[in-house]
Amino acid sequence: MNEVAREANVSLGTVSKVLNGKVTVAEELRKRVLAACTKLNYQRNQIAASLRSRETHTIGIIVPDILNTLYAALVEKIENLASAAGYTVMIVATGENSERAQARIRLLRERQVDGMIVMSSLESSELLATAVGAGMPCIVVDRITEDTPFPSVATDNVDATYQGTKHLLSLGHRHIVFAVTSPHLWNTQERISGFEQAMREARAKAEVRVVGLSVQEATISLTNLFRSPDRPTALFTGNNIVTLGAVCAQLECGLSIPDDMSLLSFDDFEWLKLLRPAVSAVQQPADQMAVEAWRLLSQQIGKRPIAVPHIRIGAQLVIRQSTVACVTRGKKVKA
Amino acid sequence: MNEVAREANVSLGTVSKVLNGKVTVAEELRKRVLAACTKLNYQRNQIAASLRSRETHTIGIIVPDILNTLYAALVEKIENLASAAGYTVMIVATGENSERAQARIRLLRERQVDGMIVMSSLESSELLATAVGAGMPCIVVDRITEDTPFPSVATDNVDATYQGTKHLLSLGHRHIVFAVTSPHLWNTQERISGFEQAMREARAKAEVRVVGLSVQEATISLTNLFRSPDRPTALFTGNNIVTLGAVCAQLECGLSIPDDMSLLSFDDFEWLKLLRPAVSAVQQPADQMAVEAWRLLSQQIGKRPIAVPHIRIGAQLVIRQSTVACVTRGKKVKA
DNA sequence: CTGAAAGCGCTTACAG
DNA sequence: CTGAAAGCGCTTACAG
Repeated sequence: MNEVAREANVSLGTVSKVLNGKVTVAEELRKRVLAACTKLNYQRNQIAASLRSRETHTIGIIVPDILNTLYAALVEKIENLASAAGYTVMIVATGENSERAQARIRLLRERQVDGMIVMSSLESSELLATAVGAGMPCIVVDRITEDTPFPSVATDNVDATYQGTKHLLSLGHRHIVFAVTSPHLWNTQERISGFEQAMREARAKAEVRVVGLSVQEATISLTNLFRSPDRPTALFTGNNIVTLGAVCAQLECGLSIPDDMSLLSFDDFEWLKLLRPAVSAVQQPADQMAVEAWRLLSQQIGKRPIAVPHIRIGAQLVIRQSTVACVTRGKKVKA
Repeated sequence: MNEVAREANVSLGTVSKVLNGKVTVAEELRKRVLAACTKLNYQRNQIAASLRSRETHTIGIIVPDILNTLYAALVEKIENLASAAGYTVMIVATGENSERAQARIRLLRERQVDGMIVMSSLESSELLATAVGAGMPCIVVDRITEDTPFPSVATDNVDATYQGTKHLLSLGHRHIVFAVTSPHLWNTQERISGFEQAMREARAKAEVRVVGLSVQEATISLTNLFRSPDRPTALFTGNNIVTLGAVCAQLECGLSIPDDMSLLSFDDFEWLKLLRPAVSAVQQPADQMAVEAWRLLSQQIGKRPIAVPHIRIGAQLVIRQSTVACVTRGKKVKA
């Protein structure tokens, strides 16, 4: 920048003013500066700018796993929105590990990101609050907690599973298992409660099965379930990981869907409609969640007030081929 | 840091030395500094450190699309490797847009990343070289070019399609279509050439079909192909986008795989083995590619010499249910 | 081994 | 509108 100033015969400050375009600079000088920039092929050092101006135009996204289809979709969309607004995203993957998440969040803080979007869960809200630190704009997405200290965006989980369960009940199913990975997570608890509520209203017994954290574990657990005499007539998965496990397990057992059992997936993704039978799903509104998350974060960064800090978006039930009327003793039960 | 120095009754420089752990500092002072840090809950400002030390411990990854399963797998793995080494990754998505890619690369450069891994393609190698700029460590992955100015990592594309085609030929197929998205990309050209070579050796006519860039376009193009009287007995897709399109198109046409047509996918991913029939695939070595890419980038950042700058890794053919012996006029042809 | 001082490349009040 | 100067929070030769 010094060189540019010399080349254009203006002061350092003027170059800065031209490049930032905030203050008005005489057309004459502007042109000289711009010419000097192209002549010298000047590239601004954003690190120096950030140090002084105290904004990095960088945000951090903290996810458990990029390969999880929900998080991949959210990251993709947020990156688009952020980069359109001139922000660059730093992404960190934490696994389901609270300490890693804390360490990574601290790292992003040291890197002076302007804000964070957190989808990983820490053991407690206080832990999250201290890791993020005071004054750091931060939005929690999906992995909300009961007492989130930050604005949050999530699916209306209770309603989503309630509607999904209602769908299965309307098909005559009474023996439904809801299979989840992390029963301690607040969003899972919400999903369970929506399921239980619908089952209670139908006076049916709500059965929740914890199937482990990975696809492999879920496959094993569900294989056992499918082979047991106590197999339900319908399985409702708690997220896309469990859905994957369920499809694997079903193939392993030679179970026929939907003849032997109906399957409803929480989370929808491209391949679900290409399977045969195509799998019915409760579709989380990933795009809208991303939009809202970015909107809230922008507002926080801009120190604008946030009217509604906790946003819940409705899910959509997509009925395909895997959920059909319940069959008992070889006969279809009327819905 | 100033406050820490005052609290610990040492100089600013000493605090820096303790925190960086490079220079030896008397145990006595070390303890005082560390105590002061925890007492004040000190968080270092990496931006300031970066400005002075000229290293940000940040790398940039440039991908066309995070949702593409190959890039998602590569990003996930590279993020793991980089963060284990103390680096944070900035990720930018460019679509198939050369100008966007250039702009984003410039941005990363202004943000002073220590290195870049580029998976997006620019119109030419020179354009890439100027965007990245002199002295910037940079590794090209997957989207290699004939005259890459940077070290590169990619699948051995020629061999991969050669082996895949051989597999189809060995099943008696003579009428095989290889369907691709971007025939102008060098990696696609390699894949085409492996296909053509195998077909030439078998004295069969090599037919390449360009199906557009998106899954939607591919679906339409392949639906037309499947409905034409000229439908091949086997389809070999050029990447995971085309595979998706092929599965969609097949469902739309009510085409039965593998009875009516065999299907071989370039790129493998979880769902392929869950489809029925499970889809045979040429599996790109994503994990190894990530490892090699990170290794090369580390070497460049560390200014260590690179012995083999262009790395090619063999693909693996995974035979499942979608590729079977060719059927002509209702009879299976002996392989 | 420790400290005082310079400086990384910008932005930003402050005069003029 | 323009420029000179201070300063963002660190690291890094350089003395001592």
